[in-house]
Amino acid sequence: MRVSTRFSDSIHLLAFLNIYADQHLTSDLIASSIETSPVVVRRLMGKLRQAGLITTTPGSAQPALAKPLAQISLLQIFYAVEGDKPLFAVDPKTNPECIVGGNIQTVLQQYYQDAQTAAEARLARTSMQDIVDNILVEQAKKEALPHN
Amino acid sequence: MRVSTRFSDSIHLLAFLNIYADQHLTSDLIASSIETSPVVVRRLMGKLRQAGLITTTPGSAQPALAKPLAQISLLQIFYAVEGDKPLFAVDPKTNPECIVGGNIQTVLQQYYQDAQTAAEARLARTSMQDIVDNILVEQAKKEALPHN
DNA sequence: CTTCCTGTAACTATATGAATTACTGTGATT
DNA sequence: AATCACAGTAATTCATATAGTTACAGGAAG
Repeated sequence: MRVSTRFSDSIHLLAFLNIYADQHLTSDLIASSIETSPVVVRRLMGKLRQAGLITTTPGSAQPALAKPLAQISLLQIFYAVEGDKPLFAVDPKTNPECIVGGNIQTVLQQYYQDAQTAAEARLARTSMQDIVDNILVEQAKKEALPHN
Repeated sequence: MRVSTRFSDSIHLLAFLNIYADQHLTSDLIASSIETSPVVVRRLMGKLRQAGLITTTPGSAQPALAKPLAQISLLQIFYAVEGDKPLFAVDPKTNPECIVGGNIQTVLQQYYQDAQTAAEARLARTSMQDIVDNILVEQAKKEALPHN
């Protein structure tokens, strides 16, 4: 498949709302930063709003973070936009007549869940505050270099 | 995209090679357990052979594990068949003129890598021996139940 | 030399995600 | 209240990753 950039783009979007909070935040402006279409941005905002991470006003360009940066973890964002898809997929259709085919799902389920939980624990430990801080640090590094 | 079951099916395949080592292991037989086509099985075996996990003989149905079960970790299998794809995708195309768009990739890269490494560490800790043991335990549980 | 099988390439079918088009309805401005 | 800017969302199209299928060359084993 085409690999999903929803998670990545959502983090981008939330950082943008914070850093450019003083601007007129239309879906068009946000889309120009992510380099996607305004409709995609509005769809992402829909998911993030449902998850309680942002607030929006129909008809008016004033999306805003619903909580402080430090209280929004990458895991919350991940669940908001990709929450239904496991990281590792178990083949759902195997031959139940076979010792392997009849039991593999049950067995893999546990180990896959363990691995996913390990990754999620990491995502839970990182907040949008960390992301924004790092973005600003990277930007400062660039500006410290001589310009040509 | 359609979600990949290569990893899952490869674990299935390796377990099958061990448990049914005494059978005539044609790609057709293996395919009937995974409920896929023989060509898909041969393609998976190709990857697993390249990764040094199994040995095969062209023209002859005798695939076999290249090492003991305990020395094959889930991580090795994952790399063999999905190794090129990161678990979390960074949107590669964002507006470099923007503070967020110009730095988000660099920042996400680190955090995504951390999360992926955490998951991989888990996969590295589990071997095909664990998988096969668990499959046999599950099977024994079923056989202990009264049959109708 | 015939049969069974692997290894692959080429093609088709299907699923997911993103982009596009189009529309409804809200809010702000005059 | 009329108009304009914009959010929200459905429906469609387009692109791409995977799996399934067909086809065939070549090895193994009787």
